[in-house]
Amino acid sequence: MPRSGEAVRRRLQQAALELFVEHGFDQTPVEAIASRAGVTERTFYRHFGDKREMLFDGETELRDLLVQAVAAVPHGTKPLPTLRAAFHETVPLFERNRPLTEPGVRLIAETPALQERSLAKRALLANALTDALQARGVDARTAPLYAQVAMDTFAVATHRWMQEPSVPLHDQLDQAFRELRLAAAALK
Amino acid sequence: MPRSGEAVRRRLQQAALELFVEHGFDQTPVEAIASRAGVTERTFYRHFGDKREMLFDGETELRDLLVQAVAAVPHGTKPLPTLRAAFHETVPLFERNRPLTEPGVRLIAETPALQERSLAKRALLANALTDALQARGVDARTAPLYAQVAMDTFAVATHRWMQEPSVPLHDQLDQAFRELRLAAAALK
DNA sequence: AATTTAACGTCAGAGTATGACACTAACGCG
DNA sequence: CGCGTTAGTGTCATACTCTGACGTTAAATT
Repeated sequence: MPRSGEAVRRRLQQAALELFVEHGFDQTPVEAIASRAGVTERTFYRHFGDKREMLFDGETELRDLLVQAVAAVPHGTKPLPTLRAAFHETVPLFERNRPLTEPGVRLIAETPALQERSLAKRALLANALTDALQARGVDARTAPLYAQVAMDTFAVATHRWMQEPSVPLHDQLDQAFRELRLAAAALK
Repeated sequence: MPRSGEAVRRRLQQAALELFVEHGFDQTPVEAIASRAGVTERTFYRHFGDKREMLFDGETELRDLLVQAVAAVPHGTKPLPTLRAAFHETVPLFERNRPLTEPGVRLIAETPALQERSLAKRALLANALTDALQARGVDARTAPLYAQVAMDTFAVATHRWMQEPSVPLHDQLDQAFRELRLAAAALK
C-alpha cells in the first residue's frame, strides 16, 4: 500500500480548524485550507466528502462504541435503561476529547450550515441505536421513538456538561433521564 | 405596493415540485425551475433563500400555530401534557395539507440534503416550543429537554400516520405519548 | 529492479449563491 | 391625469462548492 495520506488528513483538519476560528467557516474557502496543508483543493475532497464533514470525525467512533455498549447491556433490561447505560459507557470518550472538541462546538453553534450537519449526525446515531435496540428484540414500531428520545436526553446532558463542566457527565446523564421520567409520569 | 410577486412564488413552487419528482432534487438545476416558471434564476433566489427552502414552506405556519396553541393551554398543566395538547390542535392543519405534502415527504426521504434541512426545521420548531414553555413559567434548564422529547414523539406520530393513514392522527399522537410514558416509567 | 497500487496534481466544467446596477410595472397622491 | 415612489425583476459579473477524467508520483510488494 503506497503513501498513507494519514498525515495529510491530519494537516487538513488542523489547518481548517485554525482558519475557521480565525475567519469563520463561511469565510474560509476550501482552497485556503488545502493551501495551508500543502496540498491541492482536489486532494481535500479525496479525504472529506465536503467542507462540513471535517468537523464531525469522531462521530463514527462514538456510533460504534454506542452500538457495542447497547449490545453489552444484560438482556431483559428495558429500552430506555439500556440506552442510558450505553450512554454512560461513552463518558470516558467525551472526557478524553473534551479540549479537542471545544473549539469545534463553538464553531458549530454559530454556523447554521454546521448545525444542520450536526443534527444529521445525531439522527444517524439515533438510527444506529434503533437498529441496536431491534437486535435486542425491541419491536420495530417503538424502537425509533425510544432511540430518538434517549438521543435527545443524551444531547441535553452533554450540552449542559459543556457549559457547566463542574458537574460530571455521569451526573448530568442521570439528572437528565430523571427529569425525563418525572415529566413523562405527568402524562397520565 | 407594486406587483405582488405572489403568483411568481407559487409558479416557482409548482414548477420545482414537478421537476423534482421527475428528475430528482439533485438533478434539477435552479435554472430549470426558474425557466419553467417564466422567470430568471436570480428571481428564484429573491423568493427562496436556497434550493432546499421551497420544500419547507408550511413550517412557519405550523410553528406559529404551535406556539399559539401552547399559550392557550390552561395554566397549571404540566409541560408534556401541554405540548401534547398543542400537537392535537395542529391535526386539522395536517389533515388539510395531507395530499399537498405527500409528494414532498417522499422527496425528502430520498434526498440527504433535504433530510438535513428537515431536521433543521424540526429543531427550529423545538426551539420555538422551548420559548413557549418558558413563557409559561417552565424553567430554562428543563424546557429544552421537554420540547425536544415532545417534538420527537410528535414526529414519530406523524410519520406513522403518513405510512398508515387508516388510524387517525389524534390516535397516533395519544399512542406515541402513551408509549413514551410507559418507557420512561421503566427508568426508576 | 520491475510491478502494482493508492495517493496526488492538473484541468475542465456544472451548479449554487450573492452583489451591483439598471429597468419596469403598480400604487398613492397632488 | 400625470408624477414620484417602491417593490419586483432582468442583466451581468463573480466567488465558491463539488465532481469527473486523465496523467503522474511515491511507496510497498515480488
